[in-house]
Amino acid sequence: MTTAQANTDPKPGGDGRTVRAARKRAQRRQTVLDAALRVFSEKGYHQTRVADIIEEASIARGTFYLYFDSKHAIFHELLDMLLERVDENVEGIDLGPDAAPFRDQLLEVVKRILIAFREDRALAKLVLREAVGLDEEIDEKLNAFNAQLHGWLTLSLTRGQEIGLIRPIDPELTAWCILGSVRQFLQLVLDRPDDELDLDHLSEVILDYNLQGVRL
Amino acid sequence: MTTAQANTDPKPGGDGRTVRAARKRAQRRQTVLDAALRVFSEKGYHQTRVADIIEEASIARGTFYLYFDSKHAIFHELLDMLLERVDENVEGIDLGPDAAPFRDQLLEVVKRILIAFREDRALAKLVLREAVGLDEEIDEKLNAFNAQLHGWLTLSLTRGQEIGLIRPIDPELTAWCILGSVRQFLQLVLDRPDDELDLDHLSEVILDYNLQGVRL
Amino acid sequence: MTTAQANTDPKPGGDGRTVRAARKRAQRRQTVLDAALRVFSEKGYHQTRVADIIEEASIARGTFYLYFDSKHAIFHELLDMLLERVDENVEGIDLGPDAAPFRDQLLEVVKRILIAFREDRALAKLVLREAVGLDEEIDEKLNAFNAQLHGWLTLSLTRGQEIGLIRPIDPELTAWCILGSVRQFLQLVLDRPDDELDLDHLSEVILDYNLQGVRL
Amino acid sequence: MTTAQANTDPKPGGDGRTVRAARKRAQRRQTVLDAALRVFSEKGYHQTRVADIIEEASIARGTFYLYFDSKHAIFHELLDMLLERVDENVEGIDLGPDAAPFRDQLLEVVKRILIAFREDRALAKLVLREAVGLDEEIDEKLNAFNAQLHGWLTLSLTRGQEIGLIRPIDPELTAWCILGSVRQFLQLVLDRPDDELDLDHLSEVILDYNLQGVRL
DNA sequence: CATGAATGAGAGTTCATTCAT
DNA sequence: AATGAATGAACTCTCATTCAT
Repeated sequence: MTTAQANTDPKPGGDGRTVRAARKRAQRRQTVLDAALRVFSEKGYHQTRVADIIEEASIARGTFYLYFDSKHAIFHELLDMLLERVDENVEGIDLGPDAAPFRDQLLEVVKRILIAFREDRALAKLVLREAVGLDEEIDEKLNAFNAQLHGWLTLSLTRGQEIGLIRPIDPELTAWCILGSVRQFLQLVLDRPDDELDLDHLSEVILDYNLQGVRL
Repeated sequence: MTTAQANTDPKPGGDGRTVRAARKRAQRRQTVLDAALRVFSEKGYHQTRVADIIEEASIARGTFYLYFDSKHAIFHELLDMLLERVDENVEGIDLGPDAAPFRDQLLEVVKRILIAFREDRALAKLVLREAVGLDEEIDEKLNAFNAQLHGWLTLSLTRGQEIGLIRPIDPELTAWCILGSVRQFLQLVLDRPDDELDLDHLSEVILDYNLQGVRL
Repeated sequence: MTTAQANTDPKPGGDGRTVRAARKRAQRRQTVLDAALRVFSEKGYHQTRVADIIEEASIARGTFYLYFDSKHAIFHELLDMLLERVDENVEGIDLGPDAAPFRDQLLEVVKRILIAFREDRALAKLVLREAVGLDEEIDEKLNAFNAQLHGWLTLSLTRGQEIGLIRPIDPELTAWCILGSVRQFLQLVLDRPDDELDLDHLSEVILDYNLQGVRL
Repeated sequence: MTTAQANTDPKPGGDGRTVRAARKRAQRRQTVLDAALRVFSEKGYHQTRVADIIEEASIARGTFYLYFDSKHAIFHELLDMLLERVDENVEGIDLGPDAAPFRDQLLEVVKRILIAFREDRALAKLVLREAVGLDEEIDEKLNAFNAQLHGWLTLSLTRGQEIGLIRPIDPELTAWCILGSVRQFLQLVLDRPDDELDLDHLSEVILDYNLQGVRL
């Protein structure tokens, strides 16, 4: 296999021409990525032909393979994009002992997850619907991603228990419950026509529900 | 195309021969369905070739199309099987005012959902992983199925509020939360090697968590 | 890769139908082989498209892959056919001490090589022109094949020296010379329009030349 | 298509600048030819991509087409180079009645053929392996080339007969035999790792064998 | 009813060549 | 003159489905 390097970085030693070329190249790459995201999220991975992507991106067949090794590869890249984005959002939360009040922290985690997905419905659809069951590598990525979110929630709950705000419930299982709620909400959102939803409010609802339970 | 009727019913005018033939026919059908379920749940829909199914079922290529219209059709039928089964389980719950105590009712709903899936991991995998994003018809079926479960949970919560056991929380959103928790747990279960899990206990945990919340 | 078994043997347990089917299958296989041989020898390996073969054989695209794993594979099989045929012809020669007179033996070796190629010009063209430089596996096959012929010639020459009919010349090098002559003649024959050539006579000429040298 | 002139000659009206440019141009051409020869002889014509050549020559894609019309064209040019070189070597032999002794003349022809090939194994590999069966034009060139060598050998043999040194053998057929021997030896040499072979000695062997025959 | 050989549309990918910069 | 991104025709191979036996 000739490795069509998915290289975005401009080569070093850049005179003006090289830099400009590299920028144009990166732009083109992004154009294709965007186009691919659109068709993938609309038709699904298997229903999408490379022909669909290149048509959407208005490029020639060969050009596609200039920027990506395969249909498989561009999908992986799109997937990585979202997962990374969510990671970045969640990473920033300070869970130290002197940080913000516990409830606010937990709220922050949930909210950021929702925000990361709302920013791009198409990418979210990719993660929640199209990437499921595609291949083992993807499954592992998704599992790792879920595990990451689960980890943050678990940590938050544990901290909450340490400072006496959370009752002696299994933090792990509970974290999965919360995550499940969030994912279910995301699916709902995806199926709704508009993003008229106030995710801030939704986060509140989820958290309130999770913290209070439903019992009177 | 509907030439190959997926007909299980014995033809009318049943002398013994016809009846026996019909029974054999039904058995054969079931054999193929079982085989298809095995390979679908193991390899996923797209990775499964008709060749895999007929090999697993030990039938000839043509025979497959004698019983099912297409690869697509047999998958739909399998999907219907599970959804129906869950429906049956959930349908039976008495939510009338004089029925069992509220908490037990809700517990019953959750437990039956879990049980329905546990009975056949393969079918569950189909619903939760392979059926996602296959085509619009399937998506609608899954949505309808989820809506059904959601409906029962909502109803239970509403009843609970009527008899003063549930605080004034939005029953619909809360029902989605519970359903999300359940689905997340199912996914966990699927990824674990054994069904050593005690679903009775799990149901308790989920419900307890949902009812109590996590707050001390 | 799904191994499309290049199976010619009828499956065991043959009732009449199975046997007949197997025979038909073998016939079809042969039809495709013949067609492939024609186009390969006419247009060369690389200029031949699978489309050419299936057109020549009057079969569908898929049918080709029912009988052969790839374009590569069918070429290998054709190549093996000729090499085996030559092997068979040459193998039968008795080089024992009490065998036929030496000159007749050597003549026999040369003649049989020529005959094996004459029997099918197309196959010969394959070996001498198209198979060269295709891939390493093929190159090894051809080298082994040449080595085989060379071995027989060397053995004959050695025997000739033992019984005092051959002067003390290096048998190995000389065998290569003879083989080179033969191959050159074969190439000539291939380039000529007709097989009007009397290979018996040609063998005589080659051998006479090789034995006598050109010096007066 | 002949747009990209494979022009080596400096343009007329040569001031210093033009001459210098032309020289540089010729050098560049040669660089590419050398690179192409290396990869062609190593990987074979079909396994060689234009990408391989330009990488080996360290030039840009477009530059290649500035100097050569096509991959096809550069191969033809390389082929011509060797054939011309052999021609030059062989042309110089004086076959006149007052020339060197006959045996020496014949030896000279053979030796020069070998030398021409030894000078560049890569070129030899091209002629003997890669050029075979590529296209009709090439085949004709190779045939013409062989015919040329054959002609010289035939002429030498005829002269030899005229001066009573060669027995009344068919000069044409015999010339093919000799040529075949030589080609076989060349092939052997190519397959050996080193050019440790003493071609002078080899020429002697071939000729001695051809002149003497093998008979005691 | 059962079979499995035959079908052919359609997929992803390659690579020699062009052309705007 | 030199570049290298862009092109798109052409390739091999797959696999759901059909149909003669």
